[in-house]
This record gives sequence, structure tokens and C-alpha cells, in this order.
Amino acid sequence: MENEKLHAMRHTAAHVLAAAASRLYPGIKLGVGPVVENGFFYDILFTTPVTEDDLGKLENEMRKIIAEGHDMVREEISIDQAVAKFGEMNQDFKVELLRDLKEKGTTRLRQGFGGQAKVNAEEAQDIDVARPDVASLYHTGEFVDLCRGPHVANVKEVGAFKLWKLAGAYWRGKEENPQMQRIYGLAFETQQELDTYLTMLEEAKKRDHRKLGKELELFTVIDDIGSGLPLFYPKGAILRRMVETFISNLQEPRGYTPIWIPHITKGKLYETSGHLQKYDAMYPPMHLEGEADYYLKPMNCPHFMMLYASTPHSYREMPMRWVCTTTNYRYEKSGELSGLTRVRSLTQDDCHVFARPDQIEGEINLMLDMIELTYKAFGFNDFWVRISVSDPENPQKYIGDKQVWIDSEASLKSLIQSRGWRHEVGVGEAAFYGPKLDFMFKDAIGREWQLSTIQLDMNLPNRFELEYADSDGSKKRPVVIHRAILGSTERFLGILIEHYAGAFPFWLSPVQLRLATVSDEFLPFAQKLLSELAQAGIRADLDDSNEKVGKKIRNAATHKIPWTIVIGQKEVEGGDYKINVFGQEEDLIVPAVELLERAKQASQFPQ
RNA sequence: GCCACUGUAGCUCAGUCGGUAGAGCAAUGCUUUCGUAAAGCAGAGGUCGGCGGUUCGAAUCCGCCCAGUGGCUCCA
Repeated sequence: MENEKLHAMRHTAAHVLAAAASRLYPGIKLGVGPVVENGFFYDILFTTPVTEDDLGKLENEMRKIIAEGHDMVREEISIDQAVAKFGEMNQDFKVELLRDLKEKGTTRLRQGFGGQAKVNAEEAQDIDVARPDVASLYHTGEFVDLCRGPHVANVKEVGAFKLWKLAGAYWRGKEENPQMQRIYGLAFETQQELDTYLTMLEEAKKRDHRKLGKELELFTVIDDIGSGLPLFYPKGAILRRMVETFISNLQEPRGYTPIWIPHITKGKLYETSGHLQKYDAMYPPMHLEGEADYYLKPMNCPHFMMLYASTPHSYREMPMRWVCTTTNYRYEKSGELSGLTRVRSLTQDDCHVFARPDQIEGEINLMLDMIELTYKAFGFNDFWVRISVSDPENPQKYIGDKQVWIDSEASLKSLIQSRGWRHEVGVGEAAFYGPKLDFMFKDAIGREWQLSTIQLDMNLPNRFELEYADSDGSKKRPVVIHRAILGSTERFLGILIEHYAGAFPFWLSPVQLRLATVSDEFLPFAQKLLSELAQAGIRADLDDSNEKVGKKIRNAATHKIPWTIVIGQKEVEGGDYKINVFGQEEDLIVPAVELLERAKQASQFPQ
């Protein structure tokens, strides 16, 4: 986290914002104003909504307050006095916080869902004093706010800041509460750091996968087909196939076998699985005249379970490692959709391993190997693991064999630790049906995405009454390990596009090599070379347009094509190929006879 | 779904006070046949996101809808 001084500066800036807003818009009700990773925000309920134009006014007023040079004065009064004081000021939200403070000893509402790394407003405003009846206030000139502190001594010390975004936010993060306006500010110790951050934001925008997806002709979304339903152009489809092939190449030599399942099902399946009542993000069923209702599948697990249950199994077959890369359809709310990272049609590289309890550790270890190889291949170095385990205080919350829980949680922890991966243990974050591992990756813009997941499932085997015959002939219940490496192909591609800023490595690139003729005279030679490259499995194309070489090079670079080779008299005469390598100053010189071999080598999947 | 903002040619964008549409790039044709980051010329390209309203007249003002962006909520 940021240092204490910066934290205090940002927190004070939030107060100055609230003070400025109170001056300009009397009658507003203040929510909370915590520090976030790049600055601060304040949640405010305005009498009439402010717009982005008002941010400038607010910023000017903030600068005025800073110029006035108020000290940040701390005052301590009893909670009851504070309730009365904020009640008089009609600051209902502050009164609510104070009441919570008095009754529960904290303004904290709950743990963030699943321990999400996002800053939770309530946490930042948590007040937990040694003296239980004391509330602390901070005065900034005429403005006073409930606050634990600490702050910088004087508003002049807030440093460099800029109001930059206006957003909606529900009071205390609950949909049923009133929606306030959240004003975000960037804040840093120096103007230079602020400028650096703004430049970084600009750079991040350039590698936005939605922008690059269009520019590089990878995918698009068509209104008349529907939002959240991306379509892939040939280049995007190649990219999809590459990552999916990568996963198959990883899985199949390791004893994973593909299965296939249909995309719709009778509702009965989800009655058995228990999903039908639980999820409102399912698409409404299709009505077929005179038939049962059919649903588009929003997940694959129940299909896998049914397939397993359809034939008898022996302990000798275990573990059974079944995979299927298949598309699910989920009715995500419109405001949640975004590019490829949050869609309504998502393809999962889904896998279910049916195992005996004594095989769990070995299976998870095998999965970790594959995850490690995958992340290495795609250059995802900045990842960490969340280990979600059960809460020992509430054993009744969990189903399944107690010993399986104890053993598998111990395996999860020791397997991750022995690999030296950065991790967090979330006690009480396990699902009721099993512990899990989630792999979090930080993308180019600093957003965290969940990629791979490994989950033990002791619920579905019960619901679907899965069995295998053990060595003594008795029926046993297998454990199911649910696993996805990519998570969703679409989201993985979105992350991949931003990670590489569209400049894919040679092995992955939709177009690996471009031939650019100097003039039409060299077309026959170039066409022959193109077909040789194609024969060798190289994805090459030919720029035979009526343009000069300079323009052709420029176009190839715009499309971030890894290798470009100019074809002219020298090449026709058998001279070395001078390969213009994207992102590299120096040309790569390759003797004519070696080109195919070199390109084939560069095409190898990293393993 | 909620809050705020945005929507003009394939892309990036301009369009004044309400008077009926503009540029660059791309694409097309012609000229040029050229050696490593933009050759020249020409024509074409639009129901200004959609529907309705106000007005003599709407890209422009108003309403509703759709879509996108940033958040919030949610994420099997």
C-alpha cells in the first residue's frame, strides 16, 4: 500500500472536496470519502445531480479552500453528541454511521464479497476507538466531518490532485439503498507523479482490447445480434483457435479426454443440480410447442455429471479427466457487459476430474503444472493465488466428508506454498461444497482478473448420486474437481490483447509473416514463396497492393505483424532475407534456404 | 438493472445562433512499378443511433427507446 503521508494527503483532499461541495451546493448529504489506490473519492447525495462540467467548479473551490490555508483540527466528542450535531446538519448518512458505531462498535458492514481486492468504502471509514464512546471529527475551516483520521496538519499539504470521474454508487454498496454520486479524484505527492499517472492512463487506453479488437480486425459486436455477443473475424478466430489448441496440447498428453455436450437442456437438469432457483442470470427457457421447456446452458457441470452417471464406473478408471471447450450463455445485466471481458456468450475450457479422495492431491498438482506452463507461455508473470478454505468455527456450513476437507485444504496450501507462489488464504471463503483456488492476474491497466480456477465439489456428486465400485465391491462417491485454465476464452483473449498491446508473439499471431513486393515484377516469386510458407504451416500473407515499400512496411507495422519481408530483385536472385521484426530496430538476416526452418521454429508452441 | 456522460461516412473527428452535411485516413478507379514507417489525381461513400414531439424549417431543442463508456450492484 501507499505510505502514510500520501494516505493522509489523499484523505485530506477528500475532506477538501466535501468542504468545497458543501459550499457550492448547500443541502447535500455526505456519505463516505475514503482513499483509493490512485487518490480518493467522496460519495455525495446532491439535491440535483451534478454533471462532469461541475467538476471544474468543484476543483476551483477546492483550490480556493487550500489557498485559505486551514488547519485540519481534530475534535473528540461523545458519540451521542456527534449524533446530535450531524442530526442538526441533516447529515443522515453520518448519523447512520455513528449509530452503527455506537451499537456495533464499527461502521464496517461486512467483509468484501469473496475478499475482492477492491477498496470497500466502509472499511476505509471504519472507526474503532479504544475509548468506545468517543467519535472524532475533523474541522476544515467552517466544514466539519466525521473521521478517524489521520490527516495532514494543514490543507496546503494535500499535494497534487485532479478530479477526474463522476460515477454512481449505492449507499453502503447496497442496491436497495439510494444511489449517490461518487466523485473520484486522483492525488499524488507531486505534480510530476500525477502527470506520470495521467500519461500511464493514456498509454493504457491505447492497449484497450476493444480498440485493438477493431483496429486489428479481431472481433466485433453487432447491435442487431446483441450486446455481449461478440463475433470473431478470421484473425480473431485464429487467435481463439491458437489458445484453445494450446490448451488441448497441454491436456491430452496428460490423460485428459475430450467429451462433447449439447448447448441446451431440459430444466430438469437444473432442478437436480439445484441451480434453477438460485440464479436469475439464466436465459428464459425456450418454449417448444407440446414439449418441455429447454434452457440454454449457463454452465457445464450438470451435463458432465449426467454423462458420468449414465454408465457404471470402477475405482480402476479413476481419475477420469474430462474436458470440453464449450460456450455458455448467461443473461448478464446490460450495464455489466464490457468488450470481451464480460459477455453473454462465454466459452469455457471446462474440465471435471472424477477422482477418489486419495487422488485429490495428485490431480491438483497436475493442474498446477498445467497452469504454470500456460502462464509462462503467455508471459503472465504478475499473478497470485487465492486459497479459499472453510471456516473452522462454522463446520455446519459445509457438506461432504470432514476428512476430505481437512486433507484437501492442507494439500492446497502446501502445493501452493511449495511452488513459492504469492497467495492469500481466505478463511471462510470456501463454497459450501468445497475449497477452491482462484488465480488472479493483473492486466495492463492494473485491473485484476480471475483466470484459472480449481474447485473441489462435494455437492454435485451427491445431487447426481455419482458412484464408482471400489476394490471391495462397495459403492463409493467420487470427488469432483472442477477446473478451468483460461477461464473463459473470450475474457482470456481480451486480457491477452491488452497484455501484448496487440503485438502477439510469432507463434500466436494471426498473421505471422507478411511479404511485401517492391513492384509487380516480383509477384510470381512472392506468390511461390507464400505458398511454400503456407505449406510449412506458417500464417503468411502478401501485400501486393500498388503502394511503395515504405507504405507497405508502415501498414505491416500498424497491424503489428511480427515479421515483414520485402521481396525484390535481391530476394529473387537468392540473396538473404532481411526480416523486419516488429518492435525491433535491427533487421533479422536469414539465408534464403533457412527461412522456412526458422519460421517453423518460431511457430513452435512454447512448452 | 441503477447513476453520469457519449452516439455525425468503415475508422478518427469538425459542424457557429435551428436554415437540410464536411475533413483526414481506409476502400474503389486511373496514373505511377517504386528497396524498408504515408506517391499523385478522380469519383463514390450519410434517413446525423432509432422513434415521436416542438417549429415554416431539427444533426442542433424536448421526450421515449437502443447502443457504447466510466462507476455501482452482480458474476454458477
